[in-house]
Amino acid sequence: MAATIRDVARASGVHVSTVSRTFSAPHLVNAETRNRVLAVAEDLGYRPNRAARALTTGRTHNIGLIVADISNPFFPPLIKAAQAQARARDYHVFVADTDEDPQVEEELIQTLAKQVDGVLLCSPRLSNRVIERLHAEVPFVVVNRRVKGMPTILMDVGQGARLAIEHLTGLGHHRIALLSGPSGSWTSGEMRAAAAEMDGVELVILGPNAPTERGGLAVAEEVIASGVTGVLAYNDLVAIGLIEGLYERGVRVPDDISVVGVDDIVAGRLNRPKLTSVAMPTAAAGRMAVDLLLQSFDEGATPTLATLDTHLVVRESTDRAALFPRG
Amino acid sequence: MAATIRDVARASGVHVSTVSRTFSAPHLVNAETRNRVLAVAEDLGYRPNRAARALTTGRTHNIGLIVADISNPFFPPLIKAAQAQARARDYHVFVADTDEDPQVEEELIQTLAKQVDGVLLCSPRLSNRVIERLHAEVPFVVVNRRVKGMPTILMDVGQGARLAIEHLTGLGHHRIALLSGPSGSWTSGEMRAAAAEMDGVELVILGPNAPTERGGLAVAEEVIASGVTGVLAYNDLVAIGLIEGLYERGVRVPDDISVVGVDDIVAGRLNRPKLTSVAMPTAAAGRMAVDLLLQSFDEGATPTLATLDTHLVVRESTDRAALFPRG
DNA sequence: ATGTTTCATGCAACCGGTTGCAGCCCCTGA
DNA sequence: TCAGGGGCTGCAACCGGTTGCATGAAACAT
Repeated sequence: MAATIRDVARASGVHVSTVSRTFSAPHLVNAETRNRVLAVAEDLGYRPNRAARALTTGRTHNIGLIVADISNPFFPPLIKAAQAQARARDYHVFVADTDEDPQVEEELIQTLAKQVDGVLLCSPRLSNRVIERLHAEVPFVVVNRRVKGMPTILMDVGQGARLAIEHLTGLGHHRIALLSGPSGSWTSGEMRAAAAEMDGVELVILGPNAPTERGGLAVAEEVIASGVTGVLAYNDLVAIGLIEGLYERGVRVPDDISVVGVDDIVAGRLNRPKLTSVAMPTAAAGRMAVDLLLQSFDEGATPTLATLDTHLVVRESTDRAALFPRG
Repeated sequence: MAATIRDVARASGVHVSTVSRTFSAPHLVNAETRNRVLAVAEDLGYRPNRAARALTTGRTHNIGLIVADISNPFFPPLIKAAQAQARARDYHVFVADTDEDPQVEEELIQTLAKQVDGVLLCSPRLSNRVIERLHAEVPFVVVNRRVKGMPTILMDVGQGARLAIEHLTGLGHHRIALLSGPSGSWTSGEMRAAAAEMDGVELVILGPNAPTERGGLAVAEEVIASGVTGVLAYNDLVAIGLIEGLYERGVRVPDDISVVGVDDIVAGRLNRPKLTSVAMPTAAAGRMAVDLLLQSFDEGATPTLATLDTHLVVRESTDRAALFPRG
């Protein structure tokens, strides 16, 4: 089938080690020899087998990227940024989706462990304990989850939640619902903690909810029953689903209830009403995650913790509370 | 570091080949020995290194899945279905994104070639010539592109385009714009060909357009200038962007112009107006793609061509043409 | 008691690369 | 003339597994 290093060696009359060096340490081989080998390799369509190389070097030059749900539009910008950054560093990214299933997540990490140099865990659903155990098999960078002793990238969603709630109270909303996410979600906990310590707010916690528009649709009834005038949803998908559900029940946004999402995904911008949302620095997180991971290979570097700021994008889904003076 | 097969062999007092067989051909080893080896392996946290195994067996049990743009919501259902199907067959899927760049696509295939047993090419942007050349290095299944001699899955988008146009003409639209996609897109060509041979339609072709809402936004001005009353967009994202662009210019959908998208993505269902769209059997395509690929490993099987039907989902973005009798 | 199977295991080569070490050649300087 | 050193290449072991073949023991048939 495909030409191997020995085919090239034979055809160019040198030893395999010389061919090997031609590709992995060119400065060690005479220019003339090198050119001959390269010509033969080109001719035979030879390409070094990265997997075989990894066997001796211990470096695959691949990194794994595990996300909970690839169809959640929150992830693609992060994935793309990570891929671009990795490519620039001569690495490749393999993406895998766990379907929000911790079991699958663990299995995936196990499989990936030997085929990549490190793994980016984005919004993992596994428990910290399991993550720490798996860490023995492969280096991690964790995104949106705090695990001690591991390089971590956090998006400051607590700050985002505060901004969102301040925005709502500023508009006269005082009874506010917080739609929480999946039970394993660190993000959800952060939002809840941040919201709980704010003054002048009657907080109603509803959930856990699936982090999808379906989750938002399903909770609409409860939101109405709770008598709130403002809602902070776990993410934009939930917010969009909720708005849809409210709409079906004759409750209008933002006239009757104001809704804030999180993530600032494209669909929110195209939604009607356009969604007010907490914007997450996903692309920056993707780039930084790759850099942190590569960095962790080189040195016995101490694990870094990076916290990235979020900000609020005000659009049309929030407005003054109904009983609040309009003028 | 991680335990190897030799560590296990030493600790359990057998030869490495026995350990190897314990995992890859258990029936060849005595039950008692097997249990002892398994216990030791468990104890040491040993897991077979799939990459090393692949070196001799030639089977990685991985498959690659290459898409043009992971942030296009058309792909995730396909990806998820492929992953689920692969898992059921004891295979794993690595996803990679080409950013719509043929150069990147080729490079990615080259890299993946040795690390997977086969590759699913979804809506590739490479030319058939290049695809055929690369086929020497790794088995393919091609989705939404016709390449001779290769297992192929097509979604019958020509039929979908006909359904959409019939729907529009039935509503009294006779001057219809077709917003084409990227220049390398097979899908786009099929739509165009199908549309061109329909009677009673004045077809205006606009494009190529980027297959994103941005692409739709950008072409809005041209659509208005063309004087059409009906539009068939390359996909839902383009349709959504177009509707947004028309809206900004005071043109209303479906009152002034009717718009049909393709793919039936979730965002289209949440859009206002809800999008009329040609639904693609993406999940079925993902499952079938995996099966076709695995099948192509086993036998010297002749490459199959599967064509999957599409159907039209009518929602709110299409209505009677303005001059068409309403009653 | 002997020949034949069957079962379980060990041996060693191999997959496609990498790399420390040794050896050769040639150039330099004393 | 010869020691020393640099540049280039070959040798062979190694990475972590798999597998065809040989071996040995036990079980069975004759």
